[in-house]
Amino acid sequence: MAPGWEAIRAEVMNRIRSRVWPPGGLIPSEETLAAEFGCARATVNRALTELATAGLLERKRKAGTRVAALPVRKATLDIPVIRAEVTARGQAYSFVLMSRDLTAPPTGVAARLGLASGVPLIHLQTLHLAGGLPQIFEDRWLNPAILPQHEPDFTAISANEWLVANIAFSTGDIAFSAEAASPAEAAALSVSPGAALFITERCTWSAHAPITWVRLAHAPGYRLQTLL
Amino acid sequence: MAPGWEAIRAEVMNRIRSRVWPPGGLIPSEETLAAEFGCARATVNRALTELATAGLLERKRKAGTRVAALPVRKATLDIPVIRAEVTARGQAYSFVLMSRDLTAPPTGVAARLGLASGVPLIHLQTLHLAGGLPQIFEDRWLNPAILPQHEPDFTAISANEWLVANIAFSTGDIAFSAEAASPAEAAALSVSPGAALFITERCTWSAHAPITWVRLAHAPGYRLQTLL
DNA sequence: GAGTGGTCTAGACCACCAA
DNA sequence: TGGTGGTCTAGACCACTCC
Repeated sequence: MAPGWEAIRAEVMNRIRSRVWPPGGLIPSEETLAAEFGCARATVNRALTELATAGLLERKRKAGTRVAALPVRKATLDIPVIRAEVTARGQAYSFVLMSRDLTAPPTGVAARLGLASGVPLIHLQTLHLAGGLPQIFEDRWLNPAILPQHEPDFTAISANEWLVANIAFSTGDIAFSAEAASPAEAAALSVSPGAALFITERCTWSAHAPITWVRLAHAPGYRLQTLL
Repeated sequence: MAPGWEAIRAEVMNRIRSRVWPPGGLIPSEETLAAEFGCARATVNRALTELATAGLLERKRKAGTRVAALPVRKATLDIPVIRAEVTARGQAYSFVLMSRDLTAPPTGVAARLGLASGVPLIHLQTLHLAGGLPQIFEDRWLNPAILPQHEPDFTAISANEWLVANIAFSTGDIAFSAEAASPAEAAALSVSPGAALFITERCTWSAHAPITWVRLAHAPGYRLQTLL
């Protein structure tokens, strides 16, 4: 008699697909639906909340719930640690720290981190290898203020893994793009300059202090893949 | 006295970050936490369920709740309809259907869709423009079996929008990569051949029939961005 | 002001599964 | 088999926002 919230979600999806509730249209209130389905309002709420999170419904207090006119598909990407990504493919992982400096970053990087330009940051350039072949060229700027007094040995543990293990839980943003390989990137990755590279750019902050800005240039052939 | 579920989520995140609850470690049961926080178990459940969905916790009946050993960052991408993406930037959207054929797709495409090679599909090539400038070159293979008897006029409505409006609720996958512009893509997008292009490749199915395979080549400068 | 969604409660039953 | 998470209920209060 009383369907579960997943059954209600399925039924609502059916009514949207079959145009019983057309795009942009108002659907009955939670209370009405609860009466129709013979369940508690909280159960209807659980189903509708999930559909709203998925982008199929738009909900507003007092205004009610509408079917999204243009349903925005949402895809969830997993951003694994590089080592895990490589070993999951059955390849041996290694990395080489190519350079370490303490210097002021380009103004663009400083701006993205919310720092005044001129503040020196630790600049690390690292090459990640899979099965001995260059896989990712990493260009990272790291806020020295978040490091312990004795700086970790980034030739022994990659900055990424040290951060994951020691500075967990940051907010930030991530962007993906395609760019032509710069001479430095081309040399590091053993490709010709101008080759199309997949670029991942990440920027992370802890509570109030910026942590790191990092740009990963992936060797040709890289694909970022997920279920829709 | 009784914190909301978001406050509980924040507190749990703090305990994970501060290693009060170390990676891989078991955390107290919902009942215990509810008593500690002075709220109902359902409220704790709401918070923990969300953190599990986000990949920070792993929950199993009887076994309890553990802090994820390797916190896999998850990023949620919005995949908007192209028109919405362009108009959201305040630019005028238009598109041009450059070609339409009924022919057998390359074996790679047929395989991805789970079709025998040799089955003819509708092949559409479309150029999407923003403010009159080429933005995306779309190469699409469409299963004619899912179309109504009278094929929609894809010069009037883009295939993407027709599908969203008429074949809702499909599953599928999506992949992103960087590739050098082919001569055809270079000509359509007004870039030099070999330029680095951001590629989106999507494959969708309805209940049992394949729907479409589509490859979008984005003009240089495109960035796919999201919060982490 | 009134209707709607957002959240919380105290309790309950069930499904799962490690011990 | 007992402990744990997953879900549901009936009711309640609040926050928002449209009218």
